[in-house]
Amino acid sequence: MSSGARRSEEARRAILASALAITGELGYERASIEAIARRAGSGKQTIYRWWPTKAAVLQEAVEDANGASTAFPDTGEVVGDLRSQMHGVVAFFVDPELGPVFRGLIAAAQSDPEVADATLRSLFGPRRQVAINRLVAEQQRGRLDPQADAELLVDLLYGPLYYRLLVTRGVLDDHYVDQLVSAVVVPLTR
Amino acid sequence: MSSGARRSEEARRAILASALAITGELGYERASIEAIARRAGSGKQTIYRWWPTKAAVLQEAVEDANGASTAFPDTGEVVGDLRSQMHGVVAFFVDPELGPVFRGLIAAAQSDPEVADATLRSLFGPRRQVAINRLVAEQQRGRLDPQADAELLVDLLYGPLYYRLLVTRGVLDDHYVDQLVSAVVVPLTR
Amino acid sequence: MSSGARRSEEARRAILASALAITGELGYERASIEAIARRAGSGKQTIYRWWPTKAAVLQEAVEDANGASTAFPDTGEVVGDLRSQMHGVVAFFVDPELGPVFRGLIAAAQSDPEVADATLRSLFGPRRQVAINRLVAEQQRGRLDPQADAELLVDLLYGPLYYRLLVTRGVLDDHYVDQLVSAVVVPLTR
Amino acid sequence: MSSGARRSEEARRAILASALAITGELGYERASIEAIARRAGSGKQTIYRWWPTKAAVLQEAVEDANGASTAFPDTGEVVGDLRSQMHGVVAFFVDPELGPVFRGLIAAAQSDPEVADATLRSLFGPRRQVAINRLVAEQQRGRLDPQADAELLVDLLYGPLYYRLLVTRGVLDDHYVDQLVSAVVVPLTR
DNA sequence: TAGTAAACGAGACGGTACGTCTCGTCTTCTT
DNA sequence: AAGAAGACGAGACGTACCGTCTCGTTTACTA
Repeated sequence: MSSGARRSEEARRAILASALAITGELGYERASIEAIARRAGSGKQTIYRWWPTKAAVLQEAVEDANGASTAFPDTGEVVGDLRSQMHGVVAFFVDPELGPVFRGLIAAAQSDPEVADATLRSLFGPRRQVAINRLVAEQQRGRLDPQADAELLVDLLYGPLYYRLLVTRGVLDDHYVDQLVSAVVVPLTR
Repeated sequence: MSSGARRSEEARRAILASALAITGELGYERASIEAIARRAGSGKQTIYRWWPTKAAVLQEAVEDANGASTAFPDTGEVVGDLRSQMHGVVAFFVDPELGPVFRGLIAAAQSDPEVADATLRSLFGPRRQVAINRLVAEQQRGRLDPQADAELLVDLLYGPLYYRLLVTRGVLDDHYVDQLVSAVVVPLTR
Repeated sequence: MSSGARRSEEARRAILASALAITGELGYERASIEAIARRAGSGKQTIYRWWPTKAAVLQEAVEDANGASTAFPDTGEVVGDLRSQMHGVVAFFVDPELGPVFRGLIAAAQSDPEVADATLRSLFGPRRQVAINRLVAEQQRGRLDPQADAELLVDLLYGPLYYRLLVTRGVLDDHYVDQLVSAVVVPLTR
Repeated sequence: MSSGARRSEEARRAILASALAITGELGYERASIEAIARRAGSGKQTIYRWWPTKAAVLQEAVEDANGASTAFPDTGEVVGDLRSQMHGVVAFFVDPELGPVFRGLIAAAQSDPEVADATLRSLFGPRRQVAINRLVAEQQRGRLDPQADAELLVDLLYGPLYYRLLVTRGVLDDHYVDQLVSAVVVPLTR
């Protein structure tokens, strides 16, 4: 039924790799589509054909580099599991290639609602949602105070992470995560 | 000794007003210096003479529009005072002219360390610091659990605000602030 | 016995018709190979397989549309015969579909020597040559001044036609042809 | 009353020189505005600010290189004066830099009526007109057959020149001009 | 009351990147 | 094998802004 040349997986991979590398080196703003195409050895049109914006390229690059990261570990021990997931998030935030991409995508989202929707839907929302789900499940199992508002708890856990990443540029490490979890979740466990 | 014309206060005001208006209408990204100068009826050089970047113009515009906002109310009742200050922060975040400017400045800070330093120093840092100071003072007065880490507490209060502003675009209102304060600070008061 | 598909006469005809139509409508420059293929319902490769350039396509289209036009009428009366041939040339020049093609081919020839050679060889040269031949024959029969330079005479007859077509865009009709012939050839006849 | 920076004569000259050089080397078609700007060391916008099209740049370059050429010599001897003017025209046609420009402008005129109008008005028309004027004056002085149509005579003189330049690419030199003048004008002088 | 020097509006300049278009080639599937 | 379809690398198109640099003009201090 269909016919014609198919999308080149080779070109796709070269473009995503180039986009990540240039954003890591020069930052999101200075990573122009021209430069990404140049380094990838591709034509600009090949980028515009498959992605609407630079943000979309980088979002796909992150998803490719980080496929299964939405998984939430379940050892039966919620505090440890939360710490594990958040350690993973922090690892991405401080990754020298992915960190600038995350920060750039959030920056772009401030001026472009489509970027905001897309990144929230595919990058930031799912991680948040699995955490919420796990906390609710924990409440149903009677191991977490049922009075607590799970969404608020997750805001209290993730909010400070993004706050440090984007605003205060304070230390972001596993110890900080452990402090957060200890302050927010531990008092509510049974 | 010196002579010649002095800086025109009229031009300065026209430029700051134009910058705020255009950023409110078109967003931070599309608010070019050309457009700001055009609307202000000024030459581009007049902007470049007095400000190094678009971010610096907007930062000054915000400070002008919002001079005394660093003040932290002190009624002797810390929970209420915290709520008051945070209500003020939320009011700026949701202001139709200032909100986009805050978000734009944080976005610009992700690609430009000078913007990051300047905005943190003059806009975001001071509000954070007065809150920390007040919490420490409250601990010294014995009205707040002395074990608590005041910096962490402030992260728990402000982090979720920025998280909603920049990432999840969830509801940002006084009720949410009250929830935060109730969950984070109230359990530690004596 | 033979194997493989043969050249599709159907595709060839669709391409030549599309090329003529688009050149007539949009002019030579805007008649891109992409557009010709699109309108013909053919693939671009089918054009590139059989013709080296857009000019070659159009040249073949003109030849197809105008096969036997090199014929020079011979009624024994040279002045009338010249007029007849030149009326035919003018008819092509002012044809709404072929005129733009002629002008476009001459335009393309200015930047591409291969187009210049090919069009001169197959389109413009032969008409010129039969006229020269006839004039020489006429001299040999003693009906035309043998001192006259036949090539120069043909330049004097055709030059003004192309000059009006390409440069001055003055009136090009049978009356003008008759004036030319009367001024150039008639005084030399016996 | 007026204000602002003035047009840079230096940039203008660099652009015109670059345009002539590149057209001479690569031909009209391949002389892109990007390449002209690159070689001139100017920005593209500086070209687009002052000229609507590549053709307009080259037309001005020709006029600059060839300011007073519309002058028609008047020694009182019309045949010699015609030869002089036409020798000048031929000199431009065969100039290695200007020749390709003339041919390119005429080529562009075939697809763009504005180019056709502009070049006819400023480059090709005036030369034609002074020749017509001179022939008419000569008729009024009684030194040229008053029956002759001056416009037709000029077509007979110039037409073959353009015909050779654009179509047959035959020899274009002073001798050919002299033949033309001898065949067309001399028989009509008194 | 001049003279003078800096700030002003205006806008041209050399650049970079934008997103689109077409080129001529290459690849895939269909006939 | 030839064709329709269409992706690919390449690169020019014309536009928007960048930050710098003249231009006259206006303003306000100095002599």
